[in-house]
Amino acid sequence: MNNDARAPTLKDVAAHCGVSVISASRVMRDAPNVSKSLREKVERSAQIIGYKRNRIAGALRGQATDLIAVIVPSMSNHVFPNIVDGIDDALQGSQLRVVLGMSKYNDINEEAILRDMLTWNPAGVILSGLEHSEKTKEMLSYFSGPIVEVMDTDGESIDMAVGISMAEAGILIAQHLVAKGYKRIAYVGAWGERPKRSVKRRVAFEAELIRLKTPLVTSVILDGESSLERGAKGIKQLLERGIDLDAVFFANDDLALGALFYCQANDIRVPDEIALAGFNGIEMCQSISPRLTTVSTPRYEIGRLAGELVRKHIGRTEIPDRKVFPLNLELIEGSTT
Amino acid sequence: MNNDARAPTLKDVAAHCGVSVISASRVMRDAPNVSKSLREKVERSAQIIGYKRNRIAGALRGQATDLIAVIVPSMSNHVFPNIVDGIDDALQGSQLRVVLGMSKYNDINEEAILRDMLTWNPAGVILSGLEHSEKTKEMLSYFSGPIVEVMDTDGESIDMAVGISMAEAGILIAQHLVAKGYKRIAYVGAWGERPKRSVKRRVAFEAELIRLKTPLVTSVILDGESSLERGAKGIKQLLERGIDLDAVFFANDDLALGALFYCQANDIRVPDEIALAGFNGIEMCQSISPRLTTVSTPRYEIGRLAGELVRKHIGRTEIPDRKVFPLNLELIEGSTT
DNA sequence: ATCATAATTGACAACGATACCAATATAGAT
DNA sequence: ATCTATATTGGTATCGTTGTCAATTATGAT
Repeated sequence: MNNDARAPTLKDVAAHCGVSVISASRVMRDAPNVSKSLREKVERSAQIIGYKRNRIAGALRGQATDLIAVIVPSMSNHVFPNIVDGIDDALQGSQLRVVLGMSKYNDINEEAILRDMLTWNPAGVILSGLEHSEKTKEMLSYFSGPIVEVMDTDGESIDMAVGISMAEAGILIAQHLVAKGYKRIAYVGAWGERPKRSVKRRVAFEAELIRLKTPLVTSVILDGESSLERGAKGIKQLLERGIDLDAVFFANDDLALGALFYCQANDIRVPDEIALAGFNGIEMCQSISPRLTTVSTPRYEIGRLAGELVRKHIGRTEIPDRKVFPLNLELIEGSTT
Repeated sequence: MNNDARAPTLKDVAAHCGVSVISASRVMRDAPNVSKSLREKVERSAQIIGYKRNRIAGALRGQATDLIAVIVPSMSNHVFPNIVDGIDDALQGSQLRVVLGMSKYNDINEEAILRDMLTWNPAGVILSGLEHSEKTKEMLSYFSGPIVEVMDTDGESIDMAVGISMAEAGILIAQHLVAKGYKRIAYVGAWGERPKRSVKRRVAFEAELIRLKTPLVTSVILDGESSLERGAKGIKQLLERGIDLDAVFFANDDLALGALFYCQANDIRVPDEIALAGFNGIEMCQSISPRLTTVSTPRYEIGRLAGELVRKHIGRTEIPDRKVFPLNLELIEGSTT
């Protein structure tokens, strides 16, 4: 609030204790080759005159910042907050900081945010998904720090990728439903199938169903972002078509839960009349009854590993050779299938 | 990845089109008093040689950055992701960017993160809650940009505060429960009552119950972060005490929903045997059946307003006189009371 | 055509920290 | 005591941009 005069600089600290500016600098950033007495002197002076580091200046000279640009589609869902939590935890104890941007599931927004963030000379970049605009890819090809794409490992990564195989997820659910004896299977997606990775999941799901001689009967792709309400709408639309169905796979748990609640409210027995399966494994799935069958995705771990990879690359310690890190999926069998 | 030679600077742009560096600078940052021809020349050159602004350098000279330091407790809950979404939306179209830190509900972490973030000379600061360490307050007293504390408006704010009255929330629920005829009321909290604002809510709740001649019968404060599971544990503990109860107020919806599911699984009729009420109004409350009675908090709007305030202060346009902005709470009457 | 005013452009010096290299002090070996 | 190797300190230039003020050019009024 009050900001009388200007903030003290290294020069002031140095003058205060009669050493050179560069020595003060070394103390402040824990550089090697500093005697104990010098360190104490400088630290005391800094303390007294209330010196605060100015990273901007340091970054200009040193060329690199301690900022990690993280671009996710949105925070208002169950996936990305967990990823961001994981990233931040992995960065704990380092000087690295997350600079966050939200693309609203739009490649052009992503591009604009990235362009802006690159002007800060970040030390690393974390994006979501493997699909980006051409411009985005071009900008990143000139970027010299580590780049991690999170969530999806089915495809070409720019640098590193940490996530899960969307195809595997689709296959897992397909196999589960068929093994359980369901024969008339439908699919419900949302948001015009954004992001792209949900398409990969659906396509693999459909292909596996065909392989298992139980082809998909029908599907609904809703408009707008996934929500419980939209899941209810999805199952309603599906049932109103009058097609004989015995199981539905939803693009995510929010949709599936919404459908489950719809069924409960309308006395449609799950799974006797219709079986429901979701995707993500959010906490809610396990707590409600009946428990929802779903594929759980290690969201926090994805973020955590992404953060660790960035950190290791920046520290240049034990840089792994691998570029793609698919983490394990787990089918959680509830009572809705 | 490849970063051959160094990135082109303003000097390179200027040299390329034969103007002075400062003129190129003016074009790049849309400064006034630039002729159309100059603008075109410079923009074309910048385009050709692939010039990218270096905000670090600009920030060093200009003293202020376009970074907004945002410190929240955690992303893995239903409150803060919405707030961050709101902040980011409010900042859309400006150059301002969110730099995120997570305190894990710990004042000392908050202090350390803030100390680190201030070295980046942010243009504004957004914190959660009104309770901070002394050091934190001291650091902020020297900070010259806007400071917004989000979530809670019951108390002294450092600069501005946007949120809700925790006391009002407690009172609303107390009045509702009493009006509904409940007489033997209990409370369940978690996380050792972190953050502090949950205490304010509980205290106001208890005080109002006393005023209404229906004092709180008992309460349980659980360890660890709120979750569905812990809510189930809470109601279980409460019921096992064998005390006669007819309603329970939970510190948040996660706990309340967990309790609801526990009751459903154990054939405890809600609200006949016991009524349940939560706090926050997460989407799930309205979709399950029975719908959960709760107080809905305008989380996105809080973030949005906080972002707008910061933006206005930085732009020095229409700075509002008000310092505290309590937003409206809404009691959502479900079927669990 | 002349002058006053406004619009446009440029020169220079910062902003604060750190990389690089040189100078000095200290310790250890003989 | 002398010399070498090492640890510690200091001086200077520089990172890329922009604020300030001065110089130049265009515009309009008389």
